[in-house]
Amino acid sequence: MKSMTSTSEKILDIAQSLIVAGGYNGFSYADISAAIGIRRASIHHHFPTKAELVSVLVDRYRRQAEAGLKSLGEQVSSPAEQLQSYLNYWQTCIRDASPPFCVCAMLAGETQMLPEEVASQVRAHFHSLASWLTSVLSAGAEQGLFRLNKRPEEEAQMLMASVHGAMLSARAFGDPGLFTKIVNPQITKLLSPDCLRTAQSR
Amino acid sequence: MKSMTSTSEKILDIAQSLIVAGGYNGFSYADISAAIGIRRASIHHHFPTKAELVSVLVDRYRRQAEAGLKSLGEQVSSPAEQLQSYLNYWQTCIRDASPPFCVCAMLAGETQMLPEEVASQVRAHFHSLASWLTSVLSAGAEQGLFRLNKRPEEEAQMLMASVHGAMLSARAFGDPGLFTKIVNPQITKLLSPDCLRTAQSR
DNA sequence: TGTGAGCTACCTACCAGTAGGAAGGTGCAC
DNA sequence: GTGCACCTTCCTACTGGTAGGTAGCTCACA
Repeated sequence: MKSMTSTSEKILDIAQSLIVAGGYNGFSYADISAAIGIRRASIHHHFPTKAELVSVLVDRYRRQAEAGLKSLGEQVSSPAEQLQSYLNYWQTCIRDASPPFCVCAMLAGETQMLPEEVASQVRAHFHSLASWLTSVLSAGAEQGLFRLNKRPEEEAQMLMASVHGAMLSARAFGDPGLFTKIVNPQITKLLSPDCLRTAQSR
Repeated sequence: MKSMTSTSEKILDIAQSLIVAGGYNGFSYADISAAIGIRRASIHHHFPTKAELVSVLVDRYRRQAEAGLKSLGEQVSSPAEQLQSYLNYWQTCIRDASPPFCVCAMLAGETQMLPEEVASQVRAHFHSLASWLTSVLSAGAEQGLFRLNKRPEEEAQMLMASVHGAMLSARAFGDPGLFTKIVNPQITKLLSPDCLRTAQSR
């Protein structure tokens, strides 16, 4: 356990930002090399192949995301606030000009030509995110906070699609604020009327 | 005016399917060459640079889409059915295993590293699609077919995001049918109650 | 005395793009 | 209708550059 961020993690950090910007084929070892100031061969020392690099990267991202969602469930009790906190994460990412885009959403579009090991991990992230949203939505529905028109799993899929589509639109229009404008109304629709009144009153 | 599909169009067709599969950096002139059986240099004769090839490609896609949406408005009168027909287009694409993905949605994720000429055209497609959806939604709202919670422009943005996000999810899960499962409820929510009853009765 | 991390130097394959020529068609002058 | 100029299309052959990946070394450090 090193105190400062290890080289491997620096590599992963850079690679992640590069993937978010241009996808799997949008970056090379040379790009990483230039960004952190070590030779290309040295990167191969840490990650023998590109497929392995990206595989480790997505695995790390996935664990970070899962840990984040889990701790979010422990700190915030209300399902409604949990949902809002999740969306706030992306909104602050956008505001800080840091990657306003999910690595897995980026890679999902390239599924067909991804190394199988990577593709399966992307799929796994989508699964865990969907099931987290499902559990939050169904918990909120039981507490009478949400009014769901469909089964929680379906509403979760719809919400997830909205989030990813909103990221895409924000990029296409070059307008980061568009993300919020698209996603916020989406969760407002889910809130049950009485919950809505209290939300509007603040 | 040639009767059979010209070589240029064959090139564009292949390139489009390759972009849909792997994005801007996910294909090369060599791939096209192998697919249609002419040499790489011959492709350069038709499209001197890759940026120009993709630019022409997106322009063609954009014109096709705009023409399709326009003729859709002339053949189908009801805004509700226009909307459904638009979604059916993607659903049949998915069923036929043909590109279940919008070229521009694919490229939108790569905006940051696209040649400017391409990026601006992707943006233009998003604009025209959003404004078409806006006009359909506001027309439907005036006729009492839709019950909109927000301004038509905002509802259009939300719907568009849902469509693109659903494409992403369908890919990530490797389940083409998921697209329909996500998108259909989204438009059902828009339908006003009385319109809903007639739709359910068939 | 290893072991991990970095290096130089190199490999093969592929990339986008260019130069220049062969084949075939079209239109025109005579 | 033969010859000629011109055009489009596609070709072979090549360029400079970059891709991912490997071999084998040095050096620090424990």
